[in-house]
Amino acid sequence: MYRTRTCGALRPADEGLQVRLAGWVQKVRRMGGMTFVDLRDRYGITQLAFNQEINEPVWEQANRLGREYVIQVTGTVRERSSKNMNIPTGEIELIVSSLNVLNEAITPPFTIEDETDGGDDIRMKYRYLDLRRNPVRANLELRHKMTIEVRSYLDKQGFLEVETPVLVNSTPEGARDFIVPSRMNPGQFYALPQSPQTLKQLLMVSGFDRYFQIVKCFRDEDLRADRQPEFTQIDCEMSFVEQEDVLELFEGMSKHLFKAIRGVEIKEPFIRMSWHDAMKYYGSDKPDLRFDMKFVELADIMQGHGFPVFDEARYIGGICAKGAAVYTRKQLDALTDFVKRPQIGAKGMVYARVEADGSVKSSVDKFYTQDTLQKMGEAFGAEPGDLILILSGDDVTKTRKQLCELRLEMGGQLGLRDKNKFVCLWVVDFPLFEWSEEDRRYYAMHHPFTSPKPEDIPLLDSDPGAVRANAYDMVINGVEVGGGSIRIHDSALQNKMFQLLGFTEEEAQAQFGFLMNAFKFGAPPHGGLAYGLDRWVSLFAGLDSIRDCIAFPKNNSGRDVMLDAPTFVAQAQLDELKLKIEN
RNA sequence: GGUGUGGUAGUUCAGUUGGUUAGAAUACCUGCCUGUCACGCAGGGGGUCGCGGGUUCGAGUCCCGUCCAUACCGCCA
Repeated sequence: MYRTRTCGALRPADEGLQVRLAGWVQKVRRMGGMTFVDLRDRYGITQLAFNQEINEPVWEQANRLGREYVIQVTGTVRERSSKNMNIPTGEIELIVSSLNVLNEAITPPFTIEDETDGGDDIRMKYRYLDLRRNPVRANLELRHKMTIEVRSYLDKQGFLEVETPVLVNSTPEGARDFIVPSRMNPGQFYALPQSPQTLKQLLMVSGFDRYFQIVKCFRDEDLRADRQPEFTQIDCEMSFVEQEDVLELFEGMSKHLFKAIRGVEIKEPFIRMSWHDAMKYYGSDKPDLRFDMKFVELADIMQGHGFPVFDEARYIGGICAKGAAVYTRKQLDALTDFVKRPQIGAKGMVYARVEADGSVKSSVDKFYTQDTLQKMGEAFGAEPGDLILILSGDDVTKTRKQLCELRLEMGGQLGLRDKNKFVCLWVVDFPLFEWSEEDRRYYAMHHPFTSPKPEDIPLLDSDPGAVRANAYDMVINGVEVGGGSIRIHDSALQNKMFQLLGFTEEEAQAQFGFLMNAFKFGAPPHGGLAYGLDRWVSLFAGLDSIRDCIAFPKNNSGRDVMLDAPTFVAQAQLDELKLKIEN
């Protein structure tokens, strides 16, 4: 037997016990005639004590150990004379009677400690060493606990986990596909699923009225801190449900996860907000509602007073930052620079302070009377000590987006984006279509299988842009953690959708014929949603990037720097696939 | 595809106006040390300053190109 206990298990009550431990050498402290070794495994650290006077040969062995050596020791548990109350096993140590080096180790390129000296790059290259560190290991443990909780919760609700294929076919809508050449069908390709969307709908047709799957999905798009080319969804679908049924069930599951994983009890129902209001008041379809700072539109008050920038703008809107009137000119200039960065692209920023006496002092005082500025302040409900920040522009959507960035920045600066506070909401009533100016056509905002609201169906022909969908996103702290919709289950309506999206009948049949044919064989009304597991875990763990909760993530360019993937393949492999690489 | 930031010791970083032999911390190695737990003390080794070109008497430093990393924009139904 390699070990009888783990390195996190022993306590003073075990005094006198003979045990065998195995693990990695965290640290060797040589004091002269005495040597201490911290032995680490994933359960903790146990101090090993070696004394020259008591057992010289073993003491000599211990002095030759290096960092990350894998060793096995046998010894007796003893209460320490000087205790370390910073670690759980700090009251005991092991008096080692025999030591066996199972494997030596070269010096790791960074320290295997909670606060490592290694940067991201080197840690990713040696990810297997990075994973030895407590914080990274804890993230994977949290992820494990999440999936266990999800499976048990959904199982209790009667959901069935069904696996769907990874080799499917490419679809034109949505993200770029990863494609896989087929050797047995030269010139033809599989695609990896962006989500098991159509397959789970077919499972509904098959009568599996409650399905889920914890499943990898693939999208060949550029990466971000919260976006990986392969990521994990908790994918769910239900039959004989309306939107309200889906929201209720998954709100329940979310609350359960908060309780089980974070110990947070969320009693009140999730906030519901229409997509329209989210855009109007927060400039985003995933607003962070941990703080207020709602947009106030100012065109009525501020236009027609001779300030050309505002008079010519299509949209004037602002936010009110409570207590931020103390901001210095330097800080305000920095904020102006922030919104003028090319990524945000505002032309400038107008600000106004509410002074202690209630008067409003702005950067555009020469264009406005105090009376008008007072009216503006009232529109925000501003009080003495508050700071008002205003952006304007020609493009309503773009200016709102800029104001959204400014709002988030201010929320951050004022410490209102607390990682231990969670505000959950459902964004509902998404538009069914999104107009693409570039392609001069409508695209499905969610996906082409999303059903329109029944009362909006008449608008499909007259005003497609106004049609609302039975679609919903779950948003927590400004992160889209899940989304879904009630699907179309009628082949005629589905046909109409494809038509509106610019598919010819032949194209629709070729791409999605399997689905529309299936619907002719008795498709139940159905709908569902998919959660982003990686985002949930990073939210619960308070991470800045989902990479930190993925064992072996890809870097910014989609490379696995540890495996050095992707790679070129042998010519023979290409030949077999009838593929030719051009320079 | 675009914008910003960065690339100097194993690692994390500093490096002034272009000027002698490129530094610090940590890690590593050697010696001393019997209660350490960020041990301590003394000593030591360790660099193609991402790569290529240019300006200059002289480039880690200035210029051009390029590669890599990273955050964001585009993109992500």
